[in-house]
Amino acid sequence: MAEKDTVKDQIVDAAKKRFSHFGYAKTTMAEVASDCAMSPGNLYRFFPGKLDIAEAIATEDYSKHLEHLRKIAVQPGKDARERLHQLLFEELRRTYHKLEKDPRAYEMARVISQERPKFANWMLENERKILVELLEEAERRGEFKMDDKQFTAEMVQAATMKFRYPQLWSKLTLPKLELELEGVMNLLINGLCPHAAEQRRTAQGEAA
Amino acid sequence: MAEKDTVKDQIVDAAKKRFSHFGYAKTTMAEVASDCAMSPGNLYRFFPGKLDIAEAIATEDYSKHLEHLRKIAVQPGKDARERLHQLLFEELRRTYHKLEKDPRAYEMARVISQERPKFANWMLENERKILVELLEEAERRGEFKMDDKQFTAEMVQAATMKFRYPQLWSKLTLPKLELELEGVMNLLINGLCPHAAEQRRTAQGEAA
DNA sequence: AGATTGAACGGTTTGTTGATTATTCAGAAA
DNA sequence: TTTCTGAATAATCAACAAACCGTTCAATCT
Repeated sequence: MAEKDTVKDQIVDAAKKRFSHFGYAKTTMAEVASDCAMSPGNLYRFFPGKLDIAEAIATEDYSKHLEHLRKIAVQPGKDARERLHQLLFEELRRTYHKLEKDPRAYEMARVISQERPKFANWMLENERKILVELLEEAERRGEFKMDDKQFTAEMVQAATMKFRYPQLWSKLTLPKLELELEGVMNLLINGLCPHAAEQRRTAQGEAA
Repeated sequence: MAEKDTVKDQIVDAAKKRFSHFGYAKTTMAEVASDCAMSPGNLYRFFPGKLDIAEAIATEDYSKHLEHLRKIAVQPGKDARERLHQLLFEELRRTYHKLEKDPRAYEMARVISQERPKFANWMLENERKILVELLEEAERRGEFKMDDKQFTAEMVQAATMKFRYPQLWSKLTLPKLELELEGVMNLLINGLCPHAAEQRRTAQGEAA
């Protein structure tokens, strides 16, 4: 049924327009159906429910973002620190801008994360995979050093949790948040223990 | 007016009983007043409002906790890593147990933090002061190394933010949370860069 | 048969009304 | 005067009804 995909796409398209214009809560299934010139009941042949349409939209959008992140993570000519830096900053900026410029999209993300914790978890996992790749390569090049890459990636995510949840920002501006992220990153990379800071530069030299 | 303090204490005592027994929302000013054998209106000679009574209770309780933390921070015979470890774990455990065993107290904390963001900020600041002291002493002993102690303390708090907000725990058990906190702490102290791990042990030796 | 409809069902939200309660304040009591 | 009261006020909450909307499915169409 190649047609089915087209219809699904049509539904997703219509819903995308409605959701971004009026918000998730304010658009009804009847409206989406009418935009597709079909009855409300017929939507359920293509999606289990309203939330699943939203999830499809979010997945599509998020996949693009993920690809973007992956590109950053494997950027040649930059050392691991720089790539990790850009990776985390990109996530912060995306969240911040979604919140500021696109409250509708943010509402949708909030609803989905709330009703489908699995989805939020899936996003974290995907980003973690990228992190793991970055960390593995960094260790191969001698830039970073760690025992368990998977666990370390989880810890990096735990330590940067604050920058993923706008509820924790309490009216902080983006520059202030960036300053904080910068500081946390430096701590994560260099640690508190005194040690030769030149090692970093050496590793960077090898990488180039 | 030495009497005023006594009356304030009496009010706080009565409110404490009511709040912990029935919860903040479910106790009325009239009840508290009646427990103190006075009229509701008279309470307002001693407190600006209901929330301020709760704040007084929370402040009293929190001050004890702070003192406890301060003792941990200056514990002799332990190196900075160990004291920082205990400090952060103590906070995690306190939050966790309040949530589990004393939902009333947790409700109150939630309401206060919500309505009085200043108060939540004040708590963070106080804990940060302790952190700064710990960091300063650790640097003096050569255990840690950093530029700006104040800023570093803020970053340590930012990186451990996840462990302060039960909303972010998503049904994680205490052992799992402790494992994560352990991991984040190791990252913060040792960093990702490869460096001589023995330096830590050396510093510990000097401290003993 | 398979695809589609749209009325019907049940859960949720919304709007309204009537308490309940925090807070105030004019005056009583000390 | 200073301290306190308790009725008055205004804001919030609870309960109930009506409307709405996501979802289902028996009936209709192709």
